Amino acid sequence: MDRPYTGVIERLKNAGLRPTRQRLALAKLLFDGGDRHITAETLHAEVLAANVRVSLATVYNALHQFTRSGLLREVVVDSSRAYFDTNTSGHHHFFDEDTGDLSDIPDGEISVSSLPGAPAGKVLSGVEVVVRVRSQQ
Amino acid sequence: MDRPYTGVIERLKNAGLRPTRQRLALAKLLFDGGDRHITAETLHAEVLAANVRVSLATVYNALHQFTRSGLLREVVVDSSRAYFDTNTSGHHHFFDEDTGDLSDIPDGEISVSSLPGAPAGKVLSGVEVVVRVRSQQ
DNA sequence: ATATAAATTAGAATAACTCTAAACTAACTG
DNA sequence: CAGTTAGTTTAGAGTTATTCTAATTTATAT
Repeated sequence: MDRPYTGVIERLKNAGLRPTRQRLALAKLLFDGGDRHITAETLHAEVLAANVRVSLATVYNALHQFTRSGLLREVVVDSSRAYFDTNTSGHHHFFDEDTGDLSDIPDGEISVSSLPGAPAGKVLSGVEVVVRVRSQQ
Repeated sequence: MDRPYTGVIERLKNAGLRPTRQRLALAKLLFDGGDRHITAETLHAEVLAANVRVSLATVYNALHQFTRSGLLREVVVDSSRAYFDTNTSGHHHFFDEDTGDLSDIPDGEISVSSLPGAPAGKVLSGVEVVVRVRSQQ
């Protein structure tokens, strides 16, 4: 394509974010492929591998801004590291405790029934199912 | 009771752990009451408040040992802090993102149907549902 | 009582972020 | 376009939760 960034530029503008060199590179890696699960470190490594100099602080900033504006979703599966998912629609995950691999549970293979109401004075903000698996034994 | 530690001593011995002064104090706080949700910091504060000098490293060690031997369960709800639950039977949680409060979803108020099989070569190790709520608006 | 293996500890180290203040740049204005 | 400004990036310092290390202490077996 002649203008490989147009889609991503639009996406950032719609989110109210300036399409800077850094955000463009990150957004391209994140959104120009299928659904992805990443951490700050893996995304930083990828963007450097693509020869765009971006600081780790900017990766963190971008991940949070993208999440705030709904382009990403955070998935909490590990108490020592934050994972982000480019698929922001409601779905659930397998998490391999040995490898750290996060993957989608295909739609329809799981369902949560009879959701409880939020406790008094609270507002529901999300429901996450994590199916933990292990590689060995 | 005359021997307030007998129960807890047995519990530790059954888990293959020496009933040391520190582990006894921690186990008493954890198991001599109803179900509890704690973090290393909160448990450390409690044990010091009970006037037993225990280092934070020992609290971390004990939490992991207790978890390994099935006396505790880790609940992953926050990517920056580990929570532990004294109720090790299968149940799910509310997590208040504003206050950090973790609470049980009463049994029967939620259920996960049609569990997916683990991906090839993997073994299922747990299923966790976290219902996130917020305090404000 | 002793020996020994296990447990505890202070303090250093690490990992994953977050913050700060200075330098840079996108985008608006005339 | 040149100037202005507000938003963005960054290096490096700071923070927080947790783990590690090596020395000391303690529980238990003998």
